[in-house]
Amino acid sequence: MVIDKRSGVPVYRQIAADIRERITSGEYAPGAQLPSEQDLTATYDVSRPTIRDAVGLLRAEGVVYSQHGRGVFVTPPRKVQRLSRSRLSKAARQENKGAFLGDAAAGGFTPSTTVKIRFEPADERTAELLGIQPGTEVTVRDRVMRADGLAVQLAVSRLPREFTRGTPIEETNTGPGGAYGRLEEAGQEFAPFEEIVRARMPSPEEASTLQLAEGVPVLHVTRIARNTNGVALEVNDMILAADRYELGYEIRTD
Amino acid sequence: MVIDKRSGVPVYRQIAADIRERITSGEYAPGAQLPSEQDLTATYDVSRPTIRDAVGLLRAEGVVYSQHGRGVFVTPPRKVQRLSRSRLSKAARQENKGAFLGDAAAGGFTPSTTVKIRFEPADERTAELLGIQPGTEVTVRDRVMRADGLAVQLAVSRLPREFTRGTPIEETNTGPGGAYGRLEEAGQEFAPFEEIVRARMPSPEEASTLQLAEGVPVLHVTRIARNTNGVALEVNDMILAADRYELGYEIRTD
DNA sequence: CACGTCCACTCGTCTTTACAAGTTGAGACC
DNA sequence: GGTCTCAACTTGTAAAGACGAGTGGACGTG
Repeated sequence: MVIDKRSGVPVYRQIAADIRERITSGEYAPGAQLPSEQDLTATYDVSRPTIRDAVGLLRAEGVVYSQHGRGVFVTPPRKVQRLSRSRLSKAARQENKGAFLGDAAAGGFTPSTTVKIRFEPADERTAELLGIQPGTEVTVRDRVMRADGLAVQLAVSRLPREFTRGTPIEETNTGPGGAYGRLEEAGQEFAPFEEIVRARMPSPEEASTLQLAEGVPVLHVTRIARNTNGVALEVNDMILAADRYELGYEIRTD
Repeated sequence: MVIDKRSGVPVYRQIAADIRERITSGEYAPGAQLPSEQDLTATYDVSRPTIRDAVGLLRAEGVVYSQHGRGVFVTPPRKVQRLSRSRLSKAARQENKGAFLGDAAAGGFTPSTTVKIRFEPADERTAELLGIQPGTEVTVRDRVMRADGLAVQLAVSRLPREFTRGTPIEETNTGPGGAYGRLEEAGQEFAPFEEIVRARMPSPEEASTLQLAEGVPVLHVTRIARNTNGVALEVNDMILAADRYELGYEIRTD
């Protein structure tokens, strides 16, 4: 084999590199099953924990995934969905019922959403982002978006309650055009949105609700909506599975 | 202890959850050292491999990191740098020497860059993105950006060679305003840039050159620059450490 | 007091062994 | 032919032991 036990490089890393190489070279095709751990101990002449360490590395990289009782498989490339953020335009909003439902129509899946509404005092971060005093009451819309029953996106939206009182924003169903539509009806005029994009590994809760495979990070998008006076109306934190979504932005050069 | 060996939940996950809880509760402060594996085997009354499985989980989540011979430590929150993409505007370009150098001035670190230039036939993906025939010669600018000596960003930029021939874009130093400045001098007028943002776990090479800790994903940004006729001039793939960068976008609603 | 050695402590790697739990197909049975 | 059981696979979890290697402080020596 290609393994040199006296090279200083840990054996399990050498094995991982070898398997990774066989995957990229096509010897192990996407979706194909790897040899069993038993077989691998034989071919590399090491113990099973060492094999498991090697496979564990590849799993953490998202290169393979394993199924209890079945085997280890090469992660096939995911068909990712592009979220074009320019669709947040006023025109698009008037056509669609909401951002997610618009995506569903484009992506060809059956959407469903669970919404939980609550009211709470603004924490430090929320206050900072909304430019209000900590403790000010905010309306929180906590949403789980599902595509064909599978949770694919989490979103928590916070608005100072003064902007939502007496509007359908405090209801489960905000009506056509979503919360933004209601804010516009109330006379608000939107300044350009600001979006901040981060990536990190999911928390265990996120991993289970989004049913993430090991080695799959999440995209964390924070959107801040302001009116033309610079007053923040909403801060929306979205969590997306990175193997299912990519974000498209347009940057004007003028 | 809080560990129930007959609960069905694997012991190492219970331990990981307990430690994670103690971290979020503040019992183990950011940067603080965890008890040694030896101590943990005693407090939880399990074997060392089980403890290592638990700590390995937390490491994969990026919650803790370990140093050989020293101990395991709670990952302190990183001070992340905001990359405001609107800075790609023409005006900003005329002021700054280049995007990265502008960031350096804002971030207060000493920047350095290594550039490798090569020419190669366009592969499938590049041709698709640039809207050219596969095999067409492209100029490749392969850059490693460093902040205070530490590699923080990788960028590979590809341009159809017809746009770069005879210009400083084929040199290491492109001059003031960067490659975009040269293209404008050649009479190109830019349409809005398109950027596609993805996140994934790093390849081993990326992890080592960017010196990424375990459990840190990378942001993969693909920028496509087109002229006002819709002809693609450049496709730029950037790899950023997700614990050091966040991306800021502005979305116009008009 | 300064320096260097050494030792104790840390995590990293690897082996051997055992059992549990999920999956699948062969083969017996109805 | 259809169904059920079971055995033989798979990976998951856990233990105990051993040695290696990096770190840093105690301690002795000069």
